[in-house]
Amino acid sequence: MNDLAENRSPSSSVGDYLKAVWELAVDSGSAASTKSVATRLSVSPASVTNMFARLQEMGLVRYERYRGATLTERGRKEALRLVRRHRLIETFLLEHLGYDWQEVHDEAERLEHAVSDGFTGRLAELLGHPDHDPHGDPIPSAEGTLEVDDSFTLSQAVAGQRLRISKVRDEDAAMLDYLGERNLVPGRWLSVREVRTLDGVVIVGDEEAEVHALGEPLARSIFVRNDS
Amino acid sequence: MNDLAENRSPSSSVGDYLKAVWELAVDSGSAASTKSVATRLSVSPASVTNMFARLQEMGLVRYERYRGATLTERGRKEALRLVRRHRLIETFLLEHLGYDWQEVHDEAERLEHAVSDGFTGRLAELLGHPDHDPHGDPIPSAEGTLEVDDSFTLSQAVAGQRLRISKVRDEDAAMLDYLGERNLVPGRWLSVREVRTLDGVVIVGDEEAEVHALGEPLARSIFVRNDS
DNA sequence: TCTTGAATTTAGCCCTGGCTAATAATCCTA
DNA sequence: TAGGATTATTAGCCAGGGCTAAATTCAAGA
Repeated sequence: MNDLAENRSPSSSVGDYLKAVWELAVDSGSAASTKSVATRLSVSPASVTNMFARLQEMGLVRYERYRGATLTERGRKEALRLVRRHRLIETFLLEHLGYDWQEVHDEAERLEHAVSDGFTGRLAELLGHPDHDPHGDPIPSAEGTLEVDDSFTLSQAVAGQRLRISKVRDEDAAMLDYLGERNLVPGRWLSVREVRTLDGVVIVGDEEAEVHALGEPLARSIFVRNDS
Repeated sequence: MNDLAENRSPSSSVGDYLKAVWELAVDSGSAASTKSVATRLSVSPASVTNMFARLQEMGLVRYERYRGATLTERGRKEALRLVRRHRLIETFLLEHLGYDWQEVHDEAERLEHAVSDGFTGRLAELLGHPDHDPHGDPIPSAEGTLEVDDSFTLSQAVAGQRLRISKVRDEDAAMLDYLGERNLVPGRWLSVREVRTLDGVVIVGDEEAEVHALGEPLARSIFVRNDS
């Protein structure tokens, strides 16, 4: 029994769960809850419980009933492998196939499960080994290391700061669309005019002296950094 | 019941069966037998019987017990869609990612199930709408039409003929390897010196006046045409 | 026509990964 | 600290796609 437990490349479902746990851990710091993963993957909580148990069997997560799951080292490696593929593919779709900003996510989501490491390597080469994808997210190295991220959202900025957009959330196509049109993309500089605690609106000026009033959801989708 | 019977994009397994039936029909002219499909997909005959019944349900094949399956119009369309993807992807891997002749098949086999029609279209554009893949196989149009093929294998050639290689079988990497090294690739001209019925060996001369003695398996893997 | 071996199908089972409904923990708040 | 509300888990079910073993059909030669 358990003959093949150790070395098979995970199914695409397993990969999706690992990525979800990884992403949730990144911006919560703690274990991924059943519900959060269920929501993210549009799946019932019961399915998540079930999968957590199986991932544990496979040695990909540590899981404690009622307490959520965290990735093991192997799980993290696997998740990063997928993230790397995803971000490289997004870059390719945008730069070589003429996709728009908003379209790349879904296509990459499917492709990342189908490509081999060999493909990934050659793609990275074709693209000139980029270290960030089009949304500004860092691309993990083939060895599984990832740049530390000291960026924060515009909501957390302070009036008067001069900041550079480091990345934007890539989950909502409509927002990407809006931001893309106004050229609020990674690399651009912003000066923060006002951060209104009252309603969460952030007012910024951009490089062309355009002024943008951004509601809380948008402000939370734009990540910035002090310099670099 | 049968709520979703009509418009869902087939799973990758279903696609593999459709392609197998299509390929077998192409070079046998008649219905695909359970065994032939089982062999081609490395699957048990029982699984094939099972799938034939389901494909019939889905309206993708006509199936009669003990008699094999043939594609319906819808099944053929679907199969050609996959073939088109497969051949475009192979072309891309070779031309843009530096893959070798022998490597492209397996990678394409996985990718063809993950890409969208949109991707396929843009890829075709990037490649300049090629009409043949690197092995010489014609690429079906987006509308599902396919060039008629009047080529035949070297085994069926006659001494004295001057022929052009139209395509080579892409299933066996070792053979592709061998042929690639000797530059016996689509587009090259050959003159047939001898076709020995005794042992199936075919002797040909190529454009550089090199002479090749090809055993039956190799001779059957090389397709040629009179002119064009 | 009968026999027999190959091809096929049937029966019954397995695993993955979904789901709902019912039950149990946990947490938060009065 | 005791409920409720929320979150998780369990139990039991389903469909897709595999498999093996046993039974059946077909076809071909004696």
